[in-house]
Amino acid sequence: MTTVDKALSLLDHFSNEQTEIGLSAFARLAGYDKSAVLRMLSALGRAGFVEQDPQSRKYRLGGAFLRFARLREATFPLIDLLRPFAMRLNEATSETVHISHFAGSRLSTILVIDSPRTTRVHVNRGMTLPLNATASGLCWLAFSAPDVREDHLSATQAQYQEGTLTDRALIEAHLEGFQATGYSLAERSFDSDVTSVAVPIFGIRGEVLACLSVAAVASRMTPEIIERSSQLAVQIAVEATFALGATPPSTYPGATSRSTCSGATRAPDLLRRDPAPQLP
Amino acid sequence: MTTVDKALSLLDHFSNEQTEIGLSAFARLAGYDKSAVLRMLSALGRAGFVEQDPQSRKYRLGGAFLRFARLREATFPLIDLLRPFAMRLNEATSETVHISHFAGSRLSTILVIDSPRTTRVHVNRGMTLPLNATASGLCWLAFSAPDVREDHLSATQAQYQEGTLTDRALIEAHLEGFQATGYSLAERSFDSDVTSVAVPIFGIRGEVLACLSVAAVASRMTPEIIERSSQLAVQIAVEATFALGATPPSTYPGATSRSTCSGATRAPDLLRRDPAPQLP
DNA sequence: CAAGTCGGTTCAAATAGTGAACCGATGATG
DNA sequence: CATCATCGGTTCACTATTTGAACCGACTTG
Repeated sequence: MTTVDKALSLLDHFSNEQTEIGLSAFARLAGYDKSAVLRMLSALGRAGFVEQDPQSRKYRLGGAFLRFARLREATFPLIDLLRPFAMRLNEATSETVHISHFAGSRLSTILVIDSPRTTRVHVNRGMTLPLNATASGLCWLAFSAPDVREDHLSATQAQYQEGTLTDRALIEAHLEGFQATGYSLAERSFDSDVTSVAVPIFGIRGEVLACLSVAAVASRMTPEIIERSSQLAVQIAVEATFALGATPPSTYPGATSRSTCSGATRAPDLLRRDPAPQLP
Repeated sequence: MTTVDKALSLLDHFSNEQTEIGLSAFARLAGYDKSAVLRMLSALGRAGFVEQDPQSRKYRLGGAFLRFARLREATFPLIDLLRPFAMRLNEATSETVHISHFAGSRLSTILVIDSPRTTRVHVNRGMTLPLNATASGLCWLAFSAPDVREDHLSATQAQYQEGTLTDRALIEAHLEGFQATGYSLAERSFDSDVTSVAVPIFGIRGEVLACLSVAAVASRMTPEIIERSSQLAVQIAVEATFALGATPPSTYPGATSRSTCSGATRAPDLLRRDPAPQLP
């Protein structure tokens, strides 16, 4: 583990619950020496990745992220590209649809389209999703490479509801089922009133780039509706994967036809787009 | 300069013009050894700050920025907080108003409100602004601490138009004028058809946190209009500074009254806001 | 006012970073 | 089609950076 790894890992301790962290608390959280943490935070601060409240002397995330996020979306407009697919699924199901994205060891929602119904699931954009308790998390685990999966399965799993999967063997059994059907299912396992299904959108390296998920009030999600919406979701996710210039792995159940699709599978202008999309 | 500094400085080589960079090009740009750059990029990659195109093997900014930018705006909702001030200035002047923010050694626009007129200045959100050629950049230089200013004045200044300030002594002369009046002015110096004025919004440490700027078609900007709109801009910027819980330095010309303002100068809920704003 | 925190500093010891040389692959050039 | 240059990436002796226990002064608390 390089020094840079350690420094960047410090940033992972910020969350919606913990937006400001003092030096000593940081050293304790990260398990590094105080002087080392100070040096790393100083470097992060010089680059604008953290800043310090002059009163409390605590550290918080810095302003540089605004610029880089914008530049990233200009480079690789993932959200813009996936939005129409999420909207289609939202229109077809009339349920809340969200897309989550795995980066920097966290799965977090990057796009939410609310259900039009009066009772609906609300998902906060930017929320970090637990891998063992949400359909998206389980989807990510199920379709990621074994070694990547292993890293996260070996950690202890938090329990949110009675039905949350916490036992490793049990999780793995479910994952195998999801691999066979092409979608994951989480019934009342993160929120007691929510059932959701999720499907993987693959990136160019064959990794799970994002998860497309339908989250509904649990009482509405009958087996038939689960079946119907997940079938549609699989189909849309495969299309989204192609739209990204990638192809689903041959093992993916949804990857039926279109394997004959030759030529320009690569979205030609994906990596070169000028006007930055709707970032702040 | 620590290793972390070097690693983070690599990210500064990405821009709207250069969204993907190969290993060797990176080493040349940054002036570090190839093997060192590779190690740093690997660390950045592990944290999701860069990712590699599997075809070209070039590196681009990673997806982790989406998450952190969102978290940052949840922690410190700068854009949301400043928007109403920019809108007021936009309504009063009917010209394009933008706010730029300095972080990680770049000044970039974070908020743009277009002029309603048929001929108007268009500013891309996220654009990096040259310090010597734009009103915002000159404003930032004029009201930043001398040592910070020094770092940027000692670099060579690019020329964009005939009237772009490139001579150091000339720039410094202008900065002194701006310090006296409280606002900066750039006439046809970045774009040949644009004249703009900018005023500083100060942060809690007394630093220039952001610049508020009016950009207009040059032919419309008569001396009287420049005078009127800059006066208003100064007033609004001072209010915005107070809204951020900060106070303008006593040397700032706009800091006339309100020095009696005691008590809750600090925006009480600034640092604790839940729902993430309109980031993607 | 003593004991515990805090953020930050110091410096010898330990560890990590460095860079020239090298590798195989790829692509342009005569 | 052989040559040369460049690409991304690896290796390893040398060296510079990172580390962490001890320490500091400033607050806070019982």
